[in-house]
Amino acid sequence: MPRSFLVKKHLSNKKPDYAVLQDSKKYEVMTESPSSKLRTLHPHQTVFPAPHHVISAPIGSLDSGMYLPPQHPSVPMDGPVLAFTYPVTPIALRDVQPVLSTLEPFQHSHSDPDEKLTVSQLQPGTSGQERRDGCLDCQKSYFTFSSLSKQRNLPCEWQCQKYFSCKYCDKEYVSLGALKMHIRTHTLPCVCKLCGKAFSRPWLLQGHIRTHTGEKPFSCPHCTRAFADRSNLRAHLQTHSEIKKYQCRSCLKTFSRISLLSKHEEAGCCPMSRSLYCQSQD
DNA sequence: CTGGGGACGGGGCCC
DNA sequence: CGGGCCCCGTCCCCA
Repeated sequence: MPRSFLVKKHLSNKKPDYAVLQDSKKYEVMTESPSSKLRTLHPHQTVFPAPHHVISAPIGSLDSGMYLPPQHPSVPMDGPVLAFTYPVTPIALRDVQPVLSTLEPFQHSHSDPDEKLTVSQLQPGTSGQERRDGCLDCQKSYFTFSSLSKQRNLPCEWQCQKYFSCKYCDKEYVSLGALKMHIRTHTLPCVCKLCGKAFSRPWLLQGHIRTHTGEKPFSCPHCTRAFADRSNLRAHLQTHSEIKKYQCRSCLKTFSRISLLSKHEEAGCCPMSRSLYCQSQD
């Protein structure tokens, strides 16, 4: 599966208003009622806001903020889900643990596997009290999410793995570096001095600058053409290849690029079926 | 409608 | 952990 197919596009096919996004309050601790932010992602999956008094931490050198997971990929879609929705901090659950340990125990309830955790079932104990009777059924209390999740039989990854979400969109990453890289696509820190166009990464800016300078460092070995972009050279090389990678399942016509095949399909040759994808071995 | 070029996006990998 | 680069892709435009 091509990686880019996994990338969500902006529905409007337009870039978000980064100025507005940047100007928003990034890291404040939410204090509104948890129920006001409750939202449903799945018939059996509900995302809950962070306990409003629990977590706050400086972002440090991050480009922008992120928050704890709205959902975790290792959590079965039909299973119970415990998550946060607020742009709080880049803290994984195991990092939350010591923070929570200084706060209050969490309660849980015994319930059917399909039953969703609710705010009332996951609520902090009475402030300042050494409560050990957090569980509504077994009277156990849990000072950490880890302990609570073990009691709830949540997946190990959910208990242990770092997990970061972009505050600008729905994307989630298991590494902070990956998230910071992604956030650059929102903040666009690399600006062309010649035209002011902004890019997410320096090498994208370099490629753009070639459009100003006319530099074309990527030459075709089969003809005299040269390109400023390696990907464009690769696409060009397909024009020299006798083997077209993309074949229409209906008429067996072959194309050098999948975009051409897509156009062919959209034109009405075989609209009801995806065509063969003949991956070359070169 | 097709073929191809130009510009660019984004995740992963490597150092 | 960050930067550079690679790979795979899309979108737009034009002949």
